[in-house]
Amino acid sequence: MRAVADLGYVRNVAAANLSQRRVYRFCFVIPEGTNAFFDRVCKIVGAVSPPDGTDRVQIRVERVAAFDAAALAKCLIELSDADLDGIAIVGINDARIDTPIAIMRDKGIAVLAMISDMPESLCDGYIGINNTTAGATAGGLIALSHGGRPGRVLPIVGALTARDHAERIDGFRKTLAATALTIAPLIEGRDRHDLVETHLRAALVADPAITAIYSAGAGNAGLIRVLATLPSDRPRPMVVLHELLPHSRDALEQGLIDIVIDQRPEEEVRRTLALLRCLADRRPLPAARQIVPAIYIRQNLPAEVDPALLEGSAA
Amino acid sequence: MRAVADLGYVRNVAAANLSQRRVYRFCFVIPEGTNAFFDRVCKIVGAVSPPDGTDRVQIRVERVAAFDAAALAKCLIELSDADLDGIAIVGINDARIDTPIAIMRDKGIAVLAMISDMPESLCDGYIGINNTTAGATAGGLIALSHGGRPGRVLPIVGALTARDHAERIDGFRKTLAATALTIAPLIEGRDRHDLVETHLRAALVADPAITAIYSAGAGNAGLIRVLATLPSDRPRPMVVLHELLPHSRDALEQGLIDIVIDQRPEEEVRRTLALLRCLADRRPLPAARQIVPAIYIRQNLPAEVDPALLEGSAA
DNA sequence: GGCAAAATGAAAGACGTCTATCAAAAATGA
DNA sequence: TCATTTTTGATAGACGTCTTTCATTTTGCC
Repeated sequence: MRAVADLGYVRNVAAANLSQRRVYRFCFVIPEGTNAFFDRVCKIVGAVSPPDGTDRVQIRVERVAAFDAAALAKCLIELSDADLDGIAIVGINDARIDTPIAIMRDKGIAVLAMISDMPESLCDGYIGINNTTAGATAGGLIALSHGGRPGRVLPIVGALTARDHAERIDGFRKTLAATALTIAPLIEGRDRHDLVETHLRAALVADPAITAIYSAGAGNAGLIRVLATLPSDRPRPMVVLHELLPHSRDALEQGLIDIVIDQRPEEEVRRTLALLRCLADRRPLPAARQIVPAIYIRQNLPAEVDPALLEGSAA
Repeated sequence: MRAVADLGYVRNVAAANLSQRRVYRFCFVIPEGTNAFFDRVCKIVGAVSPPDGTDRVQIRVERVAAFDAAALAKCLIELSDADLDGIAIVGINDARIDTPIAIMRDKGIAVLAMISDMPESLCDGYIGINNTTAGATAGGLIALSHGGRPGRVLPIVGALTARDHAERIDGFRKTLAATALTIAPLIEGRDRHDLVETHLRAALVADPAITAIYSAGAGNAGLIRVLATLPSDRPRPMVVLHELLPHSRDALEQGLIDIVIDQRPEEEVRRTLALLRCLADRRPLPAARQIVPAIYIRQNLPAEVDPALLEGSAA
């Protein structure tokens, strides 16, 4: 190794791969459930790799019931014999997956956390946004929309026990603390649109002074239903929510909401694949840059994702 | 070719490159002048490729006086004999560069327009943002910050003869037309901070009702100087400007301005290189997705760019 | 010291493509 | 028809690495 360093030798990965007809086998394990965001992630993963295998990358997608650590553990055990080079999983904090992950890594399979982080020692890296920053951004935009005037903001989350939701609310609160805005009692909607709808209706009646809503979690279809049925004789609250999905895009276009903060899953998938390849090649890893979430308003919505457009992005 | 199609044969670029020790030679031709944005672009280009040439990509950067079509033409003529595979130039509309570009393309050198577009037939593609959208985004954010109340917005550009500036103002006007906001007479600052400063001071005195400023061009150091010296006894106008640069970042952090719309030159350079490689390999080009500019506020500023972090991003 | 087992070393072949070389075949001209 | 040029075809070698094979050396043990 010292000679290698002295000579400045760098292994030619292309030649090495050519010599053994290397195929990279990766798997994305993605929660399945009511959350449309993960459907979007699946679509993206399905679209990154040309189906003809030109790029020698084979990607498999497994879906596992959301929040079900036992099912995830079982899936990981099965995958550990599937001759994979690496997997990406959406991190959850549950001791039941520790051993399966350790087994995989012992077998030389790289394990990355995506979207939601895991304890550092458990995996080879994390690709995702900083949720505290995302929440602070939401707070900043809400503050901006009030232009210094007072207001009252209603936060909605799935559950504060979910680390990402808690972090978003944390960043949000810290940002609002420096403003003239007050915060209404938080709603926990369990990421279910029906619960979000019910609780939100009640909250808006109970507290007519609300000037803005920040939804840090999922279940926004319920939120949008409420907004669509608000009386039109007075201005609706300003609304910020997360993830660009069919219903949030529609709501933006219709003017029912004002801002969508998107974690750019395309970028996350792209970087995850790049990292998985680095790990598979035992190449030095690029220093991790944080993914900055995108801010969307009506005017800068990107074109709808045409899966064909993603082809070749794994190259 | 029909046999190729029938058999579904796809050329293995890695093997082909290996066999002939292929080196990709690209050149970025970037304007030189007072504009700090292009210095940033240069830094990014300089940082994408590892200096040891591991990735077989050699990137050269040429700087040419801004707005000087004759100088650009001369540079292109020289480059056409430099054994390049492709170049990226910042598009300008001037017939004097048509022939040099045609010559380059005749020699098999791919020519891409970056940041600013050129007539379609002239080059092999364009990588950059949609400036009409960017202007509309600025307008949308300013409208949002007024929350339905009336206001008066002052637009500043370098010159309306510059296509990108004109497009931004166009998108901006169209968006504001649907709001309660009025537009003050436009300032042309020629992208020079001294002129921007002088004109802006005068405009703010002449029109005390101004509630927001949209700077679509460069020379924002002058704008920021004015903001820093405004009387603090009443709220300053809301400010939106373009490009994340040292002084605009500082101004955001200090609360002198509210929003920066950034065209994400890292992404532009990355995609330009990817396209240049496709063209050099005569591979099918990925369908062009538009680059959506990023919206930055104080809370979601990305970490300062450490050049080392970009290493390997050309892979 | 002698023999088997283990470790080390060297060399050949393969991966998929391109270039260069040379022979064979076809086309050209007298 | 023959000599010459041009076209076509086939083959070898190279690119940088990994794996496999086989020969050689070293080690361990009685």
